[in-house]
Amino acid sequence: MSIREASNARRRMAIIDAAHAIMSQKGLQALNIRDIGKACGCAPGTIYTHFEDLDTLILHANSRTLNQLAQVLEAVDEKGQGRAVPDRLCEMADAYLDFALANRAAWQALFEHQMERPIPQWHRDDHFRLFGSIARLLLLHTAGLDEARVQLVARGLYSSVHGIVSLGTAPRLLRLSDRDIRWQMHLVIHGMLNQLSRENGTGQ
Amino acid sequence: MSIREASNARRRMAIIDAAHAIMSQKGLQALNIRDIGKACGCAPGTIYTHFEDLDTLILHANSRTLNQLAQVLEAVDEKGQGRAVPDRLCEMADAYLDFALANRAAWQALFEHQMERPIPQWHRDDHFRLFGSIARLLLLHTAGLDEARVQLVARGLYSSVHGIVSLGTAPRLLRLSDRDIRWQMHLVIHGMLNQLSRENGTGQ
DNA sequence: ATCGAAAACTGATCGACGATCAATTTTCGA
DNA sequence: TCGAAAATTGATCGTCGATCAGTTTTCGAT
Repeated sequence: MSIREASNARRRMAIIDAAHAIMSQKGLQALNIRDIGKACGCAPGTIYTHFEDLDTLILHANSRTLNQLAQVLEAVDEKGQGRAVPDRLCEMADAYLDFALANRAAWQALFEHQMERPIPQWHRDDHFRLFGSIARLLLLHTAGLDEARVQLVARGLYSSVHGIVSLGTAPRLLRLSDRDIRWQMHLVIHGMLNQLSRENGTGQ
Repeated sequence: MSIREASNARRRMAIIDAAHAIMSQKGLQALNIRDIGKACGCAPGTIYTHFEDLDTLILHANSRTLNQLAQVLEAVDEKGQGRAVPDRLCEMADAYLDFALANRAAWQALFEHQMERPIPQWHRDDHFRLFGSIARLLLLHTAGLDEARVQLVARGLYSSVHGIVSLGTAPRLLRLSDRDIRWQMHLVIHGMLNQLSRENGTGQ
């Protein structure tokens, strides 16, 4: 790797670091090119030689958050080997809530951010990775279900938990207690799994 | 009502109309003071004699959307008198999906919008009104549950459906078909209701 | 090692934004 | 009818994302 390539890679990483740090601390709304430049020691214009625009840079910062989150969920997955699937899914949901609370600004940025151009595939894949852990657990629990159905249930489960965490922690609608949020999540998870078994006559 | 009061009320309404129209057509991101002024025939500065800032104006436009949505849900509620509660809740979820698709930009603005100052109570109430129809239906279905529990389940149900619609229709994560989204919603609703009955030994 | 080309970097600058303000016009009540 | 109060205007301020001419650094061929 040439001097220039190494320098570019270092600079590129420093810019994402700075963006992710500001985003985590002050939120997506407070993120701007000039502060990122100051934080990583370069001029505003320089950032545009490494990233097409601010939106693209945000995608990279968001992907970092997604990978952190995926690691957390996968760790919970591995830790629960051999235990009952519903309990393990509830633990993953709890971990999701904990992550959202501990990394509120960065987590919110994942869903706040909107861009006009289509989202590139590499970033989509980082998102889909979250469904992976859930789908693997579901496969253990629902023997007779085809692959596509399992994917759909996994995404539905994730979406429901996300909705509960999202609206449960929103100041917009009176913040619920962690206890109440967890209760909602567990109700949905157990309900969905039981309903699946009931409709398919498998598992349980 | 004096000439001045009437004029102010008319102007105020025209501003909200313009903001809501632009928001519905071009999205929250495209909304700006100058275009609102042009659309309702006044100078940018005039808007600030009627609203504290753009955020406050957006709240009023969002409340208009919330009331439209609440009317739709309440209409579904009344239409289903006498039918089974789970089916009526599924119909409400379907109506929520239909509204989100038919009023995509305005619906997204409800959750995209963030402001630093606390959200005023009158706007919160417009949001809580959405839970009302659900809670009323749940009361019919879960005889033994206390008021607070019913409220929590209603909010959990709404949050889950919202999460499914939100992530199911997000271009960010490959748009699902309407069929798949409805299937996810129905699974969650039936699952939650059955789970409630199972845990409480009532209803059903 | 040297030098022309290419890439990276800088900071001033552009147009658009939310918000403000002095100046002007309109409305009110006495 | 007239002075005060309110409403309106459009220029203006500071900030934003993005661009660009000018400069510095790095590369590869000789």
